[in-house]
Amino acid sequence: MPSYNHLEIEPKWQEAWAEGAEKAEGTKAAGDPLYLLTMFPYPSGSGLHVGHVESYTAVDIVARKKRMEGHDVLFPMGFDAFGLPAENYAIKTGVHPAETTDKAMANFKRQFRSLGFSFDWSRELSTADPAYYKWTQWMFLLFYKNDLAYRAKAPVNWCDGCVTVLANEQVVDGKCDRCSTAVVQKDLEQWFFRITKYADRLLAGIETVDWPERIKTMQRNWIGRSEGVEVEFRGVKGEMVGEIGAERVHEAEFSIPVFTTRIDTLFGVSYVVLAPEHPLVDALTTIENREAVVAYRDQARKKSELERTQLEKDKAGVFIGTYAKHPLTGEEVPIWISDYVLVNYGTGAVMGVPAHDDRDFIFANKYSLPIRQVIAPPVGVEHDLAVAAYTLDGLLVNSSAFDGLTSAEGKNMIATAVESAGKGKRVTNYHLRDWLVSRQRYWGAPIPMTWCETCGVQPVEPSALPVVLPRDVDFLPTGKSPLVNSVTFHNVVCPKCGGPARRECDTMDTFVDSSWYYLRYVDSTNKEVFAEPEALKKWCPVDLYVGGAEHAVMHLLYARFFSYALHDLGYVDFEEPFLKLRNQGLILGPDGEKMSKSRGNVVNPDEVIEQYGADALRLYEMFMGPLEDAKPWDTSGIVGVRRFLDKVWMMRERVVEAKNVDATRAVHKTIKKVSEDIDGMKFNTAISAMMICANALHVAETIPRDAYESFVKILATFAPHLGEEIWHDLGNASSVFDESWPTYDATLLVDDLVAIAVQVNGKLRGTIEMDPTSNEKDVQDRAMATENVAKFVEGNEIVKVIYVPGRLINIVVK
RNA sequence: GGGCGAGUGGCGGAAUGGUAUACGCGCGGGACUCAAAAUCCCGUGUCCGCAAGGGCAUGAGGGUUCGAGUCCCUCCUCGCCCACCA
Repeated sequence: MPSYNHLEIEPKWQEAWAEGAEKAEGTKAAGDPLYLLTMFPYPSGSGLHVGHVESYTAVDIVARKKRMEGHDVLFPMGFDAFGLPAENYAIKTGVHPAETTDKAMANFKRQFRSLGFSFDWSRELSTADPAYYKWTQWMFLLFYKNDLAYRAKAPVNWCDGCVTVLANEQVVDGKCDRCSTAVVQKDLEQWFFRITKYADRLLAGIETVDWPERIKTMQRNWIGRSEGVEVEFRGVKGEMVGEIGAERVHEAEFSIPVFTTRIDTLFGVSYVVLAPEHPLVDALTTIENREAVVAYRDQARKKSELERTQLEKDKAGVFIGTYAKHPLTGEEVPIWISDYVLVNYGTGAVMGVPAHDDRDFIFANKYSLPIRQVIAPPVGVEHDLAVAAYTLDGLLVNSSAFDGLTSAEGKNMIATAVESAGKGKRVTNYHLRDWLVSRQRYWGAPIPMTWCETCGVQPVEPSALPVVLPRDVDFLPTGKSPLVNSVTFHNVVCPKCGGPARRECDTMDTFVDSSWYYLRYVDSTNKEVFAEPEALKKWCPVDLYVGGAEHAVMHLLYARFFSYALHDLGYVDFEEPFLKLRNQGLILGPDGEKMSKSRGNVVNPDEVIEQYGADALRLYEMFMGPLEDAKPWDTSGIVGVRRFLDKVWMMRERVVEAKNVDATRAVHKTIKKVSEDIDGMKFNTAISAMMICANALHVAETIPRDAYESFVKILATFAPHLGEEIWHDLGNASSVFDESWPTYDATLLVDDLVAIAVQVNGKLRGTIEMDPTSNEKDVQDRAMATENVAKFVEGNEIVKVIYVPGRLINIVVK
């Protein structure tokens, strides 16, 4: 059998490596530290996915190469261990999440080991470990003290399926990201992180990092900065009934601020719309219209976010019976409410300009409100306002003194006019909202706050951390945190007055845990601080971060917020946490569909390792295609890489101490190509290059020992077990990974003869073998001497000749 | 509706503006074998041709260039993301 026994050699080397386990700081004193990181997994009960294998293998290859090049490499692994699946499993079966999670983590570690990943296990962490979440809670307190964490009552997203509130980022298409239940809005008092304070810097920072453009765009859109003017519609008149605070209001002057990015269309306003939830609605609605307004508002409130957005095109509303004054003309404009205006963006009110906004156009037509043109399309552009709104820039018309200006000029001058009239100001708005971090669930880090009857909410003293998650709870979700009914948890005194107090029962969003884990790895066992400043300085920020694109606006944005905040508070000396980011593409099932249990197209890495070996699996996943592309799994493809590995294995029997220039040359070319491809993370073409080399060595009479050893060194980063096995079989006593990365001799990269393509008028008519340093005339003479070339040139005039040295000659004839 | 990608053999895919289809899978033929598996060798875009060779091919159509899968314009299809943000 010309085949190596992976069942024997893989476990053998895994055991040997475990003894001299991989450490970030060790044999290589050279320094130049590199921090390579993959997104840590949630320890799911179903174990490692082939998608994990892809990203971890990719970074493992880079880590091994960089170590061999003399770098100190930090390549850690841990577990994002808090989360809903384990808790939901507990609800169903009664098995405690801690138990489920411990079991899953043990299984993951077994699988990691069976794949030969060179993680530094001395730094392992789990976010569910009190020694870890002590510092998550510490960060919460730090943010609280610095006004970056606060409690507020606000309309929040509520999921009835998960029985908890959700962050904005966890609502997808109006549905819960996790269970797809339609999300409803509730007014609740919750804990928030003030991420909006960093909106501008998070936006600017994106420009400084080496991330996929796609992810950068998504973050820019999510932050959603837009510049405009907040302008006031004052002098709201009419008969007022309503209450503001406890006071009954009869006649008063109110002002409605609206936000617009199109202040150039100010003279086209024909009405103002408030969101149904707008606080002024109660105070402004007249008696005659009250019934209709209240009915409309109740109906809007009952709709889920999903229903409200699905009825996108249908714009309905109610006139509240009152008028406001236009800020510049003083003209009276009617005030409406409609749920096409969002209460939590801008001021919760907009000015209606039907001629130049699609939504206002629909609304105005429905209720026969005036459509007044104030922007004329540029010359040569036809537009019919009877059919649709004109929403592009143009020239101002019907705008009093501003007529004739371009939209850009108009924006500027009207903004200035509004400002000098004291009726408004230029403002910047963001789509980004503060991050809602409290959850009414069990399996997370408790929020380190207490409630005292006399002192109100008080932070736990940092010295009293961690606030340990109690075990005596009932998991069944009730809409309140399961911690509420714990007997042991609430036995606490107020940190301020010493009187009786209760603990905060909500836990933190698990994205809080994962927002800073990369900082903990640099000093993961420290009991005094989350990490020593020297350790942070040595390793951070992360040089290379690899993970899935699904975290674009969640984990990756939150983690950036954390590092900016910690930077400002003096704990880290950098702002951007991840200098270079790459996303691995999805590995699809053999049917080309996303792998899922329900579809039954899930590939289990354990089975592939059993049948083909870990090295073959690693190599195959790297060979499938570009790291960032989605690629379908094809089991028959693995046999190709396994054949390649067997071929390399069998070659060791033909190794000799003699020289063989052709073989050496093939290896040196491969060293160059593979070195460049690993640095560029083009693993598929690196493997292709190694296959080409193996095919060359395969037909070579003999294989010089030094060339073969170099080849084994580079292959070992991809196939560590086989690499180590061959290395020892060749008589070497130490590990192949203690070797230096091979270098190539540039003089060996050039062949004595190269094939030069001969074209006539750009069409290939033959190839000739020439010395690559030949001059143009020699090449042309040889080309012309070729029968087939002569045939096409003959009888024509040679207009010009293009010669690309060593590659191609093109004879242009007429 | 907006934004960003991508369309290359039977399949996964390769190609600093310079020999399109590398590498691998699959398939066909051969060697070895009593036979099979494994392995090895040869072939494999398409059409015409015995061959030499030639025509046509990188979603479609134009353009720039000595030369275009690659650059530019128009269009088609697919994927992903965002989506009443005023």
